[in-house]
Amino acid sequence: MSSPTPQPAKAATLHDVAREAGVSLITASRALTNPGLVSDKTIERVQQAVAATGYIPNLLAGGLKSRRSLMVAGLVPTISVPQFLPTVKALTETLDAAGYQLILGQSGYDHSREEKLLNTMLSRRPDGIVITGLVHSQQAREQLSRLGIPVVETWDLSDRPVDMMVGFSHVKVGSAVAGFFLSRGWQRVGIATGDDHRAMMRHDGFLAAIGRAVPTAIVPAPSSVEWGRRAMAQLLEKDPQLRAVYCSSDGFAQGLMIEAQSRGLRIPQDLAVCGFGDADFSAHLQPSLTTVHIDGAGIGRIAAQLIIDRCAGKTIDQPIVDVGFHIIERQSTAPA
Amino acid sequence: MSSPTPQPAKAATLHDVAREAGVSLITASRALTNPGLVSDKTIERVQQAVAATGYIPNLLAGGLKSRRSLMVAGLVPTISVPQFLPTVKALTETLDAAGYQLILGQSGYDHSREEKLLNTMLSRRPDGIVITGLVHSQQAREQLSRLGIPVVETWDLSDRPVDMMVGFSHVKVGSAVAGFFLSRGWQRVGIATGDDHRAMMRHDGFLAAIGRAVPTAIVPAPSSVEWGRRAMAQLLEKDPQLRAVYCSSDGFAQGLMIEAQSRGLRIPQDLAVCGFGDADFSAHLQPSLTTVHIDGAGIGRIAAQLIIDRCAGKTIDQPIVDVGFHIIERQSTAPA
DNA sequence: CTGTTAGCGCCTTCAC
DNA sequence: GTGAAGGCGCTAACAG
Repeated sequence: MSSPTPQPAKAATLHDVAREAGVSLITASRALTNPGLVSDKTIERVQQAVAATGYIPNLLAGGLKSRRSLMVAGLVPTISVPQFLPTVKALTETLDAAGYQLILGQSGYDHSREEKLLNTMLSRRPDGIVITGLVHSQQAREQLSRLGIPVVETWDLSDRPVDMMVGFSHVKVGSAVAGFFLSRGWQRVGIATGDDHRAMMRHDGFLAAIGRAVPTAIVPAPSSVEWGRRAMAQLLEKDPQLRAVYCSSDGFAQGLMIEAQSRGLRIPQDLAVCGFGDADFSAHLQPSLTTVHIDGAGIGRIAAQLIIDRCAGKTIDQPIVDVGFHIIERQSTAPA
Repeated sequence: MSSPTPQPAKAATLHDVAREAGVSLITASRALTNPGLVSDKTIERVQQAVAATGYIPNLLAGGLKSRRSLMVAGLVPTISVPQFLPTVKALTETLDAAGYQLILGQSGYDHSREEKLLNTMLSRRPDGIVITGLVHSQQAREQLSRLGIPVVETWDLSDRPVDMMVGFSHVKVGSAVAGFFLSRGWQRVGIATGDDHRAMMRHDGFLAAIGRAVPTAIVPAPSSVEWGRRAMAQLLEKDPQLRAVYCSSDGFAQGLMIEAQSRGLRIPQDLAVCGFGDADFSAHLQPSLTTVHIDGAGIGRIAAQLIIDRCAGKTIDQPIVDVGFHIIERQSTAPA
């Protein structure tokens, strides 16, 4: 009591709580984590002891024994692309509600970092892993399945999941947009895309549906408004008569529209534009932007639930979930 | 070898590595975390054993004894407001480079959740905490200082830090924008703002510098393009002759511009607009948006470094860092 | 419903 | 340079 040390008091442990409450260690433990096994009177005494001691559980210690860290690793290419934000948000919230915490990792758009980051994450012993995109490294794939930890690959689909998947087909998105352009009668079409794997899959689907090469501008991911302006300039150089262009993100599309408009082109009368992602601003641009809507929050919610269910020992009847997509037609692609 | 169990092989522990390498447990430990204490030959043997066993360190276990979790808790109001993204990104990257991992928490814009979230985070025994904004709850403040864990409050300044601070004065931002408007000779000014604490501080600074009440639109945080359109409508109802308006974010300002333009107002000739945050698109809007630039990435970097240094036992000579701000003048506030 | 025992995997402390 | 004990804080597995 008379200790003059200003240093932080050693944090209370469950031991202190148990002593304060006059019960054994394990009873205190159960009162907090499994109250069904303990009498109401005891629970109350323990809770009072918790308040009195200022006890904060140490999940690290508990996790060591129980082999449940209550953490889930989330890997995104980069946090600064708004596209994945609703997913990260829903992931965090759904996990939080179930007592799990998200630890965030940025893999960059470079696959070589993927393996290293994964190892860093694994050393935290997460109860699950949610990855934006597919796991590409074969070594990482094997390691993950060997470890047997729940993995959800998101924002894409393939027939070779590491474990579980929540996403949609980027190839189909590309061909759907191409089909939409063709249905409008637009033949002189172009594409502006970031160079990341998923955007390139959409690019491939677009080309396949068009059936021939088209003017293309490829920029380093993540694409941006600024890159959009440059991409538009490039495309108009390749074909000044371009009638419609598909862009790999809405911010990117906004940049193309700005550049086109600043060159006196009218959208959609002279040039139609379609984006991807349905950003919050897209409906409010002038003209409003036609885009492909993805339920990003849904992806996060479902991915989290898959992890939670798997950790709870439930069997997953549908380990691969296709959330689909749909084209939202707005003014930027209105018929002439 | 002939075990038919398809279940995950029990992950290798340091014990397995040591046996494989023919050294004791502790030598294996040192070879990995403190190679200076071990002979080169031993290090190599251990590293081979690591590769052979597929060993992944268990930081949970190590942290239990060493009392260093190598995790830092990061609290943001919500991940989905782009404003804090550069901070989160820089934070993640700087911490990662020093071997720390960020665990992300969303406190919402509701202070009551702050305490609960903080407790959840503390149960992971983070080595540091970075908070967006100030810690408001008195109980939380006391708890944090009692625990003695490094805390950085960011994106704001006050004279009563829990521990360390990296930010700038929102009141000064507000008065600077007001001063800028007045220097242009604009008297009929208005303000559109989200209702979060920091935006309201800017609001207060703005009003104080103007010296009287002005038409105001307050929307629930986080503000958005859509809220911007509504806010503009409200403001024009209050004063159809409004000459200049200050908005609490750039996306929000974009919404105001869109609404104003759709009503036939010319920006900046009829109405000038200033935003806050210098989003990536702001320079590219038509007209380009005048805004207040904050070095968000710098805040993240400095906050991470403060935590890292403190954990390394270094004394911090400057625990309160003012990163300042500056107004970026663009077309949306060009003089008549 | 409650308690005892025995670790989880690693690192600190002390010895050699 | 290396090793042997002991314990970080908690919880599974068994008793009673």
